[in-house]
Amino acid sequence: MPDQIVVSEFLAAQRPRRADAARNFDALLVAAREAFAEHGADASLEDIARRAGVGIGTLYRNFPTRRHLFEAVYANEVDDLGRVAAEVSGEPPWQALAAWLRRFVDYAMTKRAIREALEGEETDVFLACRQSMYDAGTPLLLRAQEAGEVRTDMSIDDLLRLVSGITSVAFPDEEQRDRVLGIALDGVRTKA
Amino acid sequence: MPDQIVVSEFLAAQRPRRADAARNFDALLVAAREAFAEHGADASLEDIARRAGVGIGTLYRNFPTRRHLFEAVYANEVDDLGRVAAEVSGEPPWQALAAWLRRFVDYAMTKRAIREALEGEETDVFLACRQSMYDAGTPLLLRAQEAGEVRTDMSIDDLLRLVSGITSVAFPDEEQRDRVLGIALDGVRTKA
DNA sequence: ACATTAGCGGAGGTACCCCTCCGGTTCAAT
DNA sequence: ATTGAACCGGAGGGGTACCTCCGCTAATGT
Repeated sequence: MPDQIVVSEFLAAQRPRRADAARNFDALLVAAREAFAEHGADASLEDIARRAGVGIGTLYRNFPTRRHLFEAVYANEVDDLGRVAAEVSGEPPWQALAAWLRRFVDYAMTKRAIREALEGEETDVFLACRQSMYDAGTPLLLRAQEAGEVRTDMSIDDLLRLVSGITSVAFPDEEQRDRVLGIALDGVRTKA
Repeated sequence: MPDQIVVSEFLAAQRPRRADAARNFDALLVAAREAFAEHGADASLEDIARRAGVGIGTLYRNFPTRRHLFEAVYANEVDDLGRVAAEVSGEPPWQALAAWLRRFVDYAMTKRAIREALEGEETDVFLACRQSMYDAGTPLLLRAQEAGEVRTDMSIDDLLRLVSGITSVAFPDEEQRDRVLGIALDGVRTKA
């Protein structure tokens, strides 16, 4: 929980103080999330500016580099994941973990972003975000393992990569995605 | 087994008859496989021609469209999968299925290609290839299910999407990928 | 050996994208 | 209301990719 706040604070510090500038900043983040979700990490920046109803110059002023923009969007998503982890932490061990993972799968943008972030270069922001994700998930995993509900021969890293795989595959319908996720999670649980 | 032959015959029919032309055709396929593996389905065609040591015109003569080229490479991979299915069919039900799936994961090129093929538009060639993949895997799955080793509430489609997810995620080392695949496959097996 | 013709390669037109730069506009503080 | 600073938009230069077209090269069959 402490780390996520750092991430969003980092983002908030970037946000311009003037009203119109702040509006544009937000619009850019929204447009970028959409575009990245659709076309992956190399969506057209000019297209993003267009979607945001903003000149290309404004985009570059706020985010000097494609990576700056991508990282900003990514940080936002990761932040949400941390919040969800806190929300579900009241539930029983296995339910909490499963609920968190299901939310993990739901993030539309994150689908591509997380995959590409897990592979790609190791910027410090990416590392921080990944760490933040791990920090959010680790307690949930540990608790489920201590309760004897999850096999102990796997790490949070294994778990997230497994789930992010399912996340990044296209499914005809979400019902099937959920079924397949359930099957994978059965592999994660200890045999009865 | 019958379908895969159709696929490769389809490909063989495209292959030019003159010696130099056939060489170029093959070089293009090899270069394309590499390029697609590296950069995904929208690798640069000019780069592919360069890698193959061939003019861009030659590429376009053999493959009028990016999709033609992509489909050709893809068909090749799928073809191999069918062959592997035949190879492993002698082993015990579960081992055969698991071995086939592990080979499925190994195809470097296929990693990106299969993912993008599963989502993307439904060309008839893609449909044929997918069908061919299903035809190769279905007997293995059915046999394992009849032997009581695999849960019966999942289809070959579920299975391939699950595995192709793991396929499309980056892992620091192949050992981890194999471990995670093993966990997923544990979810596929019936509980002892 | 030679004619025929399939096949070759790359120049070049078009389109898009990246990113910089700066004249004009709008905010906010007085 | 005024004014200075912050901010805006998009024109434009450089790059790359796509794809067509056609003069040249070399494989094939006799």
